[in-house]
Amino acid sequence: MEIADLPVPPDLAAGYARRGITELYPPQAACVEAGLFSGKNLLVAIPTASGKTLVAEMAMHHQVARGGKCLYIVPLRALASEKFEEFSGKGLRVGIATGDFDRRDEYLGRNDIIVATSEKVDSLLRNRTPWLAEISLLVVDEVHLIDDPSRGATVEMVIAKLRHKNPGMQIIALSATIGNPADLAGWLDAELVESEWRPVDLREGVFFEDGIRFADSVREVERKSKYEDLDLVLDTVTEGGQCLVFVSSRKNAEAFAKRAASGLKIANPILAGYADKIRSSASTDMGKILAACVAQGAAFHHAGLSREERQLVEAGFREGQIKVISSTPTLAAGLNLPARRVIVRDYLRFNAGEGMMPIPVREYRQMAGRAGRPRLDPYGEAVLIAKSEEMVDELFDYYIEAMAEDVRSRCAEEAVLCTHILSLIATGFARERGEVLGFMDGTFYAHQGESPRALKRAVDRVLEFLREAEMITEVGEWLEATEYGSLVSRLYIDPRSAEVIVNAMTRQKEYTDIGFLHLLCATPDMPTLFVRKNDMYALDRFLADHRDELWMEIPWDADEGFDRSLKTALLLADWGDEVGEDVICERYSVGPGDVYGMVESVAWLVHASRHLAGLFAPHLKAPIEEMELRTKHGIKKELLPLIRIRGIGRVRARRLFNNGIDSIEALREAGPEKVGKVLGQGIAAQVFEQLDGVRDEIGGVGEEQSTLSRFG
DNA sequence: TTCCGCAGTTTGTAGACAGCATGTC
DNA sequence: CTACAAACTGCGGAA
Repeated sequence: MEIADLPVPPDLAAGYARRGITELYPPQAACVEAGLFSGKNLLVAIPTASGKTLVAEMAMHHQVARGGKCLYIVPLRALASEKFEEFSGKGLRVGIATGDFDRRDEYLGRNDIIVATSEKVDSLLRNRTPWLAEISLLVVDEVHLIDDPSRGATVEMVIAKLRHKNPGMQIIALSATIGNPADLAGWLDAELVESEWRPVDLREGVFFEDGIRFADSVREVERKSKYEDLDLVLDTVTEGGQCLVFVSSRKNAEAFAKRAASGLKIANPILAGYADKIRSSASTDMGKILAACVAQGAAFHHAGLSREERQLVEAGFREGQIKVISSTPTLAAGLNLPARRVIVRDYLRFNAGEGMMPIPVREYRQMAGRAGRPRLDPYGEAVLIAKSEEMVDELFDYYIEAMAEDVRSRCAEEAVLCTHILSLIATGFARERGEVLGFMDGTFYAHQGESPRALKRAVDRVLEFLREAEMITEVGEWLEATEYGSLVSRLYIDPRSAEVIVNAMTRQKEYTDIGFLHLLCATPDMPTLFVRKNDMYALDRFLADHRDELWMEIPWDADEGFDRSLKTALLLADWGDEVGEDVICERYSVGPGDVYGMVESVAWLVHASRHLAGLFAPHLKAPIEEMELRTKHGIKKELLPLIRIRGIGRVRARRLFNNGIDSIEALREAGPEKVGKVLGQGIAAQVFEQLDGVRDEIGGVGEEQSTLSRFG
């Protein structure tokens, strides 16, 4: 099927033609035949890299040409920016909305295409964003994530809410191959387009002893070492390809990268350049190890890496310099980083409470699908590693020839239901129990015919909880969100977190940093650190001295949840005490990426707490507001006045302070020359430009508005 | 005495969304 | 309560 014959804008078609795309892949053609351009809903269940994005893009351009507006939902921020870049510059106005990264937020609604994470869309719905009613085409990427226990319900509810709001809206759902696509298509009233077709041939096999067994052939692999995984990598690299190795833990990823580095021993100036960049920005041991590996053409990738480290590793691999990345599942679902050979080394993964469990077939497919770069590799290979002859057949049965798992709704799980039911009531989607149940009737859960009684019971328990917490109340025959409930819904925190926070705040008489942080860390919205055996001593010692500063009682026979929140709180307290990132990483055995993630999470909860304090504990508002700034910047109290100025962060503020400049006043007194000596002339000039502006503002606006006057 | 290899024992275990209001080194 | 690999420990033998 020729693109030129399709009802897409000529500019778009011309753009494709310039990139050599003139004809549709078979599954894409199937989408057109299924009614892509005639407003039909579609469920497109085809492998990664077989052109799903193009299908969506054509539909969006077609839609906009007819006066429509499109919303493209993705599960990850990184994916959002990837799609934003991809859709931009092709004649339409494109906007992006994620938690950390709002470009053109204010004018978001003016765009033709808006790319957003599912949580962000949910939040926009809760805040009654008007332009959502104008969406005429909804694209849901990776819709199989509906099955995710913690985040799946959000995807499902967002789809249900938008359909409820915009009955005529076209839906295009993009999915990996799943076991029950017809089921999902049925719920969406969608035509099903299913295919196994791929632009690059994918061979899946199992390695044992000295060869990869494919379904109909064997590929010999030279054994150079005692490590199967290493030999598999060397085999591909000597052939001119790159490898991705998926392993089960960070430690494994690092260990393998070291092994691969000494096995590859590549050395060239470009790699040395990457290694230098990583080394110079890295203050942690992990960063140094990474740099040493990269210098020899290998790297590891997991969530402990800083943004910069991640970017450098990804860039080096894309460029073809880094030959192998060993990775935890970060790379499986995230960015588009294909390699000729994918080695799924660890197909067992630790699950809390269950021990080592085989990873799902869908996840194996996700990783295997990364094999083979379109137009660059002659083929892609996905290899599992067997430990025994019998395992070869087992792995073939369990993964390569297996059906993908069914997707199941996760809506009825009480923990997530809680937040979604509150939002239904707070935004007026449902005004009484019957309407809540009626709305839930339009979900995938109900469509799947899973026990309606279980759902009803769960809904009743949730309503009871929300009523008891006074987040909802009865007004006549209607249910309404209280001010508290509506705030919790808009803040987008788990109602259970809000309860934990509010209960402690109303009981507590004295504010302490560690007490407050510990409280937030004990909340279900906060990710917590793993407690190792040798942490116990330090935690006990801290408790011995500071038990009375905590807001939450710690029973002597506390389970590990308390330890985890305490350890996490201590990390965050260190962060607020300007303890260096390297020291924190070492002390808590985490990477810079973890610190960043935890600071981000707690900053969000501190922010929410400030609003909650405004309602329930006004006396805590001031200290919490102070804490909000301190966590955000990672500074001690004494630097608060200084970071008010644009261009001054934790490092420059500290430098000023140590030079005796501790306030706005002191800055003025010191004058541009002295400040210039401390910070450099350029920045000093910038600072004083602002100081003059600020003075005018204070005069005009008055005490209340000016935070500057309060701190300075 | 020191070093090495081996076998048995202990230890630790993936990821990442959301608010708000603008700018780190 | 599940399972695995890396890190650690202790032992014996060689240098």
